[in-house]
Amino acid sequence: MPEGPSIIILKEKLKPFKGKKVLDANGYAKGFDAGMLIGKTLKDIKTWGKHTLLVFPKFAVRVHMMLFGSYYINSSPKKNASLHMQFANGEVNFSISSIKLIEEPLDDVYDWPADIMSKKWDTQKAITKLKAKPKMMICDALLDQKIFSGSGNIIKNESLFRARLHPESIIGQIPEKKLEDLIQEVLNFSQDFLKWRKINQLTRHLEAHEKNFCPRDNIALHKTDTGKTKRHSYYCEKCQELID
DNA sequence: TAAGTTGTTCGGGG
DNA sequence: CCCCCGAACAACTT
Repeated sequence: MPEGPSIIILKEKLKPFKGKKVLDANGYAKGFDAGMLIGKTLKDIKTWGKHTLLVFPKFAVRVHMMLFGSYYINSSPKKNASLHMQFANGEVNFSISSIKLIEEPLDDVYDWPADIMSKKWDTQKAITKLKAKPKMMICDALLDQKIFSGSGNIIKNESLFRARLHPESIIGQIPEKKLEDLIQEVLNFSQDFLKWRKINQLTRHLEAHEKNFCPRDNIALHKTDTGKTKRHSYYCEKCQELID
């Protein structure tokens, strides 16, 4: 479930619980005592990339669904819930999620302009962060949450395909204009991801991720683990330029 | 049935 | 002290 656009959808689905009191709470997530939520009122729901932030009066709870996690609203996971919250008007469950208490002000903890789903996104800041890592492969940068918060493997592969850039390109060698183009593709694709995910049509619209053939050249796509992150990259050697 | 998956953190070794 | 790497974690689908 967990790339940025999916978290925006989750935020919408949590709206009915805004302003509601937690009647019961439990869960097996380690390092977090769900019982502390009982009797507290959920004031707001914020997001930062893949983080879902349940805002209570004096603290916030950070939910991160990692790689396999998911959520169940007014239904239950087949197995255990990392966090279960019961409200008068329904229940919220997270499975395989990291749950963490945040007691500091959120503005001190989060770099909002780094969130690819946020109106506060700042392209210039992203460019500056990229330039600070000239030897990094661009595929790794696209998974770096400090630079592209909310981006995951799907957004990485699709944005690189759209920008016609090879995943193993070295940041310091890529012209700034090309970096700007890539960032624009990240933003565009993330909005498309959100739109398609809402109507359950994401997979059919993907052009590179988990595909066998390049839709532009109709030749086989490479499927290789790339970069330090060693995640699957799908790319076309013909139309995605390697800049190194 | 076994493998694959939209991810991150931790600790050890060099 | 920094970087690199593997392990660990968990549920569900095909």
